[in-house]
Amino acid sequence: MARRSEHTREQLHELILDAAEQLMVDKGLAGLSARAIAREIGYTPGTIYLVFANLDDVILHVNARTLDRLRVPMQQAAAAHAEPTEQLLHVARAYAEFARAHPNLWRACFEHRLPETVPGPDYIDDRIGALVALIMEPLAQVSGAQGAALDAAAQALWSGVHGVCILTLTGKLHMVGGQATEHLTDDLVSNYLAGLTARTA
Amino acid sequence: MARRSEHTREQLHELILDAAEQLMVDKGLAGLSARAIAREIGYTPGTIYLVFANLDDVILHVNARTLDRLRVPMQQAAAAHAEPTEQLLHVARAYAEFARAHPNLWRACFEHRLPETVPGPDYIDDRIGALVALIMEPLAQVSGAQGAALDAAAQALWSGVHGVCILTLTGKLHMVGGQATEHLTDDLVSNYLAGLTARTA
DNA sequence: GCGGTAAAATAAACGCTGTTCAAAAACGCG
DNA sequence: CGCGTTTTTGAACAGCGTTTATTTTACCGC
Repeated sequence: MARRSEHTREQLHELILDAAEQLMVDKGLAGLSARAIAREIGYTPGTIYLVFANLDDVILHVNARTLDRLRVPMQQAAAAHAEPTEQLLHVARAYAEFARAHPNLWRACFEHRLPETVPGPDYIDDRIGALVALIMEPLAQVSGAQGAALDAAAQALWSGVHGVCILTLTGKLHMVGGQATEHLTDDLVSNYLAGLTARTA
Repeated sequence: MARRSEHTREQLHELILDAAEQLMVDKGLAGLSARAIAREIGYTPGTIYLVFANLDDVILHVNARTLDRLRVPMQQAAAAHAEPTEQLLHVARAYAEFARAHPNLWRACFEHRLPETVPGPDYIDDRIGALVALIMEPLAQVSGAQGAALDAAAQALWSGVHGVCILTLTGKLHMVGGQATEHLTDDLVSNYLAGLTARTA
């Protein structure tokens, strides 16, 4: 026991995150445990606590990586179109596609809860802020809004798309004739934007 | 020990659900445990398993009661207005107000996950279906849609409002100038409906 | 009233969890 | 080689969901 420096701290950091991510992909947040991670990387549970404060810390870092990866297709979607309405439609689709392609990782970003007392770390807030920022400019162009009205529109639209993804992916839309996620995001975004322009005009 | 029939099965059933609900209200889903419930009702953990299959079963029954209570203000909101657009706006507000008034109970209805293999019981599906049904008729009147198009609109709108509630209540809308839940639901519903009518006209 | 039986409740156990920390092992250096 | 430092472990603690043999209780026929 006690293999000194078989891996550096940073290598260990990455090993743990990789193993945690794989466990989350395979079995979801519930399938994650310190002992399972340790088993996977060939260390004992105690080692994890030399690199991370606790399991929540591990999960938050996995979530940060997930959010970084989610930003890529969303940015591409925004860059691939000139028309702001098209940008918003495709950003929403990119979000929905990522959520469907990586359901367990995506859900972990939003379902994981820290103890009430502990506030979430800034590096998560910043990353989500960067995602929401992607829709601000096209939304300003479409709606002509700014300031608090633009904030409200961005939050409403963002939340709406998020809600569609949540309920379709977790199967909690207990309805006959369940619709595809992308169909519903298209419906929501296009109608919301149409209403926005109709009412501001 | 073994106090026979100090409570009937049904009384025990209710005792357990009441205690579980109170624990969820106070400490959220995470604060619920068989031992905590048993402590609260003056029995031992094993007793719970004479009345319910497992803890998930208890949680699902608490959720059923929550959904029953949620339906009341939503029905009232629908009945209190004649104009379908007004109905939809107020039903959404009623939903948001309930979520804000009973955050832990409301969240339990949507955040609780059974093991992948186990399907949710029908009595939950039915209750959520009853809620979504409340918006079908006014939405049909507003949009003139029917069939799959109406289903899609109902699911998109419902999910959107749900998403607004989720993100505002859990504080995961990491934005400057965070808007009030009711403000955002109003914004989302009114613009979506405006778009719907503008595009079908 | 009493004995037997069926029902109700418990206590203890199993394997799991996150987390901590004294002790042990491995390395670098003089 | 031995010493000190760093790394890692292993065991422990308290809690978890769940199961089951065992004990206690209540009832019923006599």
